[in-house]
Amino acid sequence: MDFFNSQTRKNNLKCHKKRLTQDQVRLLEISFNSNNKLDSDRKSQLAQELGLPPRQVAIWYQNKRARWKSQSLEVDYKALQQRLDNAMSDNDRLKLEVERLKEELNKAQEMLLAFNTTTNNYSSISSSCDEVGSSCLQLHDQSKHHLDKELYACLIGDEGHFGHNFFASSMS
Amino acid sequence: MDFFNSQTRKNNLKCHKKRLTQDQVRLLEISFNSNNKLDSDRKSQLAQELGLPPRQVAIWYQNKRARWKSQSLEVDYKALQQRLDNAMSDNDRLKLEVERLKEELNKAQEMLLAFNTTTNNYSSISSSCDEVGSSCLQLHDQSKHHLDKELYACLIGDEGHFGHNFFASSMS
DNA sequence: TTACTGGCTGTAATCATTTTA
DNA sequence: ATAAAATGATTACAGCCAGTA
Repeated sequence: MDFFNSQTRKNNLKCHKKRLTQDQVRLLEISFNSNNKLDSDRKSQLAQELGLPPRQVAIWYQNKRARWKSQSLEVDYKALQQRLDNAMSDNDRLKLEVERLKEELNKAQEMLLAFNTTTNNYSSISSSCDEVGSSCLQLHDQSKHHLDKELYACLIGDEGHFGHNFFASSMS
Repeated sequence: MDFFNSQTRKNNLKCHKKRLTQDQVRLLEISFNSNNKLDSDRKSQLAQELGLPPRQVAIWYQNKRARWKSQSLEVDYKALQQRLDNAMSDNDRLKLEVERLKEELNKAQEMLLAFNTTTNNYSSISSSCDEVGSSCLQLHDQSKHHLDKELYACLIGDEGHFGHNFFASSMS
């Protein structure tokens, strides 16, 4: 139709780009899979075997590399997606675990405080656990006189950071 | 050389593929960005404005869509990679948090056991905390008789699952 | 340095198959 | 159901760049 415009009239004489035969493609694929680069020896050899100009073989390799690259990008994309899914479900599990541990720790701390008050003849054991939980930091300063020396040491922990984290954990 | 082989004699006479001018590309890009599809009205109009055959405009759009697709795949890939990085660092933080909480919980449990043995006039308070920590599961069965009823209830927890997890947490 | 070789990217064009109006 | 348009896969080329003889 409009094949004879000023810009395109040159190539309407069909540049039939004949497709390669299946056999040719097959051989090229095999060769490519063993090595996606093409030294000139291999190029000549393949050109011979295929009945194609070496130039065309080189171009085929060129295009194949490009295709292969975008293909592998897609494969990588799917793999990455899988890894992300795994990481996210790990994340969910860990978050639940953290919540559970915080609850348990909270209970343990409440119990400790209860123990402490009872063993020191405090009548305030009935104070709600929630209040105690959120005022643990103060216990560090206010209640230590009432703890057995040995147990206090255990509460504070052997590591320097433990005493800090121990009471702060349920609020972060 | 062998440009006249049966398979390739056709296209060696240069099918000059002229590149479009910058202005032409610019206009095409603008048009494409507003709509990556091309109805025939727009095609004719663009062909007119560009001095190109409508056929070539259509081809440009087709190729552009293909390019755009693989480009956006790469963009998506990077975005996905970013999300994975974030998820993995979240993961690392959560794992540390879990470890920390387990340690604290372990210490709290050891303390509870120590408290329990002392308040029940046991002389075995000197038994090492490490041993106690790793035998918590047994405490559930063996020591419950020595815990105050109230405190035992707290240890076991109000929720059905708590009693189980409480002692198993430091070994999973 | 220069000139050559080969690879890569981007673009154009065609062909075959699928979708759609 | 069918002709046109979209799409996917190929073939081909030009321009740029790096290594190198």
